[in-house]
Amino acid sequence: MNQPEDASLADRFELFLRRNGLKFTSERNAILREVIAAEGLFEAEDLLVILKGKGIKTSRATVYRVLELLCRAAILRKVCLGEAHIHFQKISEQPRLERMICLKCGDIREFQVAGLDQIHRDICRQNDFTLTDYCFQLFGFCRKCAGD
Amino acid sequence: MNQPEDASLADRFELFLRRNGLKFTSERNAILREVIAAEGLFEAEDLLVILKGKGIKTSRATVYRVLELLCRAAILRKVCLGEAHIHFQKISEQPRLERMICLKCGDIREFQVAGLDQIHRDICRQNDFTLTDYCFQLFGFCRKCAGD
DNA sequence: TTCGGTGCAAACTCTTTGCACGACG
DNA sequence: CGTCGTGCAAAGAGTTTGCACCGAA
Repeated sequence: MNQPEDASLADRFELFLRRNGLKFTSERNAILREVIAAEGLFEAEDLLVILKGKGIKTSRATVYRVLELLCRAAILRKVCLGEAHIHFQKISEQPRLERMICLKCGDIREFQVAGLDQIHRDICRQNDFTLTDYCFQLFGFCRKCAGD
Repeated sequence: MNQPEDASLADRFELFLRRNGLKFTSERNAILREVIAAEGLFEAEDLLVILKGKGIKTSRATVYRVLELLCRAAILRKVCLGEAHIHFQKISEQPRLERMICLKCGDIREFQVAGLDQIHRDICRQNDFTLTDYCFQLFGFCRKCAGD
């Protein structure tokens, strides 16, 4: 479960903090550790529950504050799934997966889109835009739910 | 400003209401009218302010309730712009535009993606998914803001 | 020693809901 | 007439913030 990229994420965070004159506290370390261990999507509350469950003392406020920092450090991405609250996801090196979300049962299925990068490059070049993140999601009905 | 599609939107809403045993009240009519007149993105609060400004008596609760109905009737789409609250947009027949959002100045620029429909079709066929809506957005920095 | 960080609780924003009254079909 | 719709105010969910104390650099 301990992948080579984990260390680089931790390094990236420390570097980010140092560059911005911020401190690497034990709370930030604990939250970073859980974020690295997280698979897929999670929300602030999930993280808080996990931390509490492990007996790590933190507050909701700190979790929100550190999640914001982790986004600024390009370690996490904010994900917007329809109308729900914000979800977070680790930004990893592996090929990125997009999502199709069933509006009826809420099922989320992931898929890869070949050539998406090229489309992005073209659009950004045409518009003089520097891409840092994107959102590609499909909404509709999965096989089970399509037949009402 | 009165386009041919406006009438069809109104018709679609009436049909939707009738089919679901719901009533076409004067409040729903007034909100529909403003929604049809709206250009681009707007939020619930915007709509409420416009209605109040025109001396139309409505409540926040009704606005939220009717916006939900208009989404179910496929007249509006919910749009999720990063971390903000929900925005709405009219679903029109004209070629759909996607958005690039500048994370620094908040500027939103629209563009059209050729071949996106085909990509959607392929993915949906492969996954047995019935598409009703999608999200394609780019986040980053516009020309002005890219140079920090 | 000095700022930045933390926890707590209260505040805030956006949205939803319970209820009694009003009105469309 | 029977529902469904409405307005109001209160409740809810998720998130942010003010403040006093704490701790990394």
